[in-house]
Amino acid sequence: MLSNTEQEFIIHFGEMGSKWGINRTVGQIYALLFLSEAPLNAEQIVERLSISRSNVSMSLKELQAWELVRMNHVQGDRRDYFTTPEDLWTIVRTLVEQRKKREIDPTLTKLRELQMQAPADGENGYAMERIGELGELIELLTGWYDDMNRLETERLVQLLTLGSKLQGLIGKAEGVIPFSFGGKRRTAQTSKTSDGGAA
Amino acid sequence: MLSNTEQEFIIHFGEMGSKWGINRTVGQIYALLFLSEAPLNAEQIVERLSISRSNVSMSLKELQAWELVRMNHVQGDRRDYFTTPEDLWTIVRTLVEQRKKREIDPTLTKLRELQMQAPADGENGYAMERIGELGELIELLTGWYDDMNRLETERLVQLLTLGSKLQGLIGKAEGVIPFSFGGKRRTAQTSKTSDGGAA
DNA sequence: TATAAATTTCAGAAATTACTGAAATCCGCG
DNA sequence: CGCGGATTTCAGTAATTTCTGAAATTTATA
Repeated sequence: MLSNTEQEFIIHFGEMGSKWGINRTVGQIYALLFLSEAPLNAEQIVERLSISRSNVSMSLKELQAWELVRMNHVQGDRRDYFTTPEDLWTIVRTLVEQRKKREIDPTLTKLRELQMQAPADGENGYAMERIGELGELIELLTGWYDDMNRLETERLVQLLTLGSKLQGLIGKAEGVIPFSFGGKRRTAQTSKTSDGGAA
Repeated sequence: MLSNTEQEFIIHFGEMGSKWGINRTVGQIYALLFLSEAPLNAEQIVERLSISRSNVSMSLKELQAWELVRMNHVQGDRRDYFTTPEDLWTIVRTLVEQRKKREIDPTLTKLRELQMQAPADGENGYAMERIGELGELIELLTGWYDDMNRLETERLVQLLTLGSKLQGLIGKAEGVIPFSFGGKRRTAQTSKTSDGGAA
C-alpha cells in the first residue's frame, strides 16, 4: 500500500515525534496525512499504519487540538476525512503558534507571578535577577515573533531570504538597544566546603 | 534550603521539560543551576532536589552532552562543580544549535536521502513533491538561522527589536523571492468508497 | 601503590505513557 | 423511533522511560 519512501518518511517522523514530546503514533499519522494527496478516513489510517482504531481516534483528536490536522467531509460519505493544510507556511505558523501557546506563554506567566509574590526586599537577589532577565528575554523574542507573524508570507520569505544582508541596512534605523542582556556578571564565588553549610 | 520562589521555578521547569522531550529531573537540575549564583556539586543537587546520586550523575551527563551545563573546579576541592552560562544569549544560542543538530539536520538528511533513492520516474508524485517542498522550506529556515547566528549579540538584539519595522526597509533590497511555497495546489480528490480500493 | 573520596555504570524496581479491545455513545436516515 | 455504521471512551495491559541502590571504576594524593 505505502511506497517505500512513504514508509521511511513516516517512520522517521514517528521517531522525531518522540524527541518533541509528541508520541510516535501521532507523529506517524501526521506524516501519513502530510504525504497523502487525498484526505484519509480513520479506517484507512488503521490499515496503513497497522494500529488500533481507538488509537487513531485519540491521536486524531490530539492533532486536531494542535490544529495541525483538519476534518473534511465527502459528499455521500458519513465518515470523517482528515488532511493537513496544503500550504507549508500555514503549517509552520500553526506549529510555532501552538508551541508558543503551550510552552512559552505559561512560562512567562509563571515568571511574572514569581516576581509578584517575591518579598521584593532582596530575599534571594540572584534568583530574582535571573528570573527577571529570563522574562525580559522571552518578551523580546515573543515580541519579535508577533511582528513576524503579522507579515504576509511573501514578505516573510523576503525577510528570511535577505538574512544577514539586513545587517547592512540596520544603520539606517535608530541603533537603540533597549535591554542589557549579557551585561550581568556573576561573582564566581568559590564556595569551599559548601556541602556541610546550613544543611 | 531553597526559597519558595526557587521551588516553584524548578518545579515549573521540570514540568515544562516533559513537553520538550527532556525528562523532569534534567529540567529541574538545569533550573536549579540556572538560579544558583555559585556553582553546585552533585551532592548539593542531591540534597536540594531530593533525588538519588546516580540520577544526578546521569542527568548532569545529559546536560553536558547538550552543552547546556559546564563543569568547573574549585581549588582544593576534588569534586566537580556545575554551572549554566551567565549570559542568557549564550544559552539561547546553544539551545537552538543543539535542537537543530539533533532534530532538523537529521530530518533534512533523511529527506534528501529519500529524494535520491526515489525511482525518479514519477512513482508516487505527490509524496515526492511534498518531501521536496519540506526540504526546501527547512533549508530556507536553517539558512536564515545560520545568518542570524553569525551576528554578534548586540546586532542580533537590534534586529529583533526592530521587528516588523524592518518591513519598511525591505523595498531597498532586491525583492527576489527564490522559492514558490504556497503556490502548490492540491487536487481535492473526493475519493468515494476509497476504503475498499486496492486493499 | 594503597586508600578513600568522588563518580559512573547498570540491573532491576517504580512510575509513567501508549495502546488495545470492548462497550458506550453518537448520528444520519428509513 | 430504531437500525446500523461511525466514532469515542475507558479500564486494563503492554511498552517505555525514569529512577534507585549497589557494585565497579576512576582519580587525587599520601
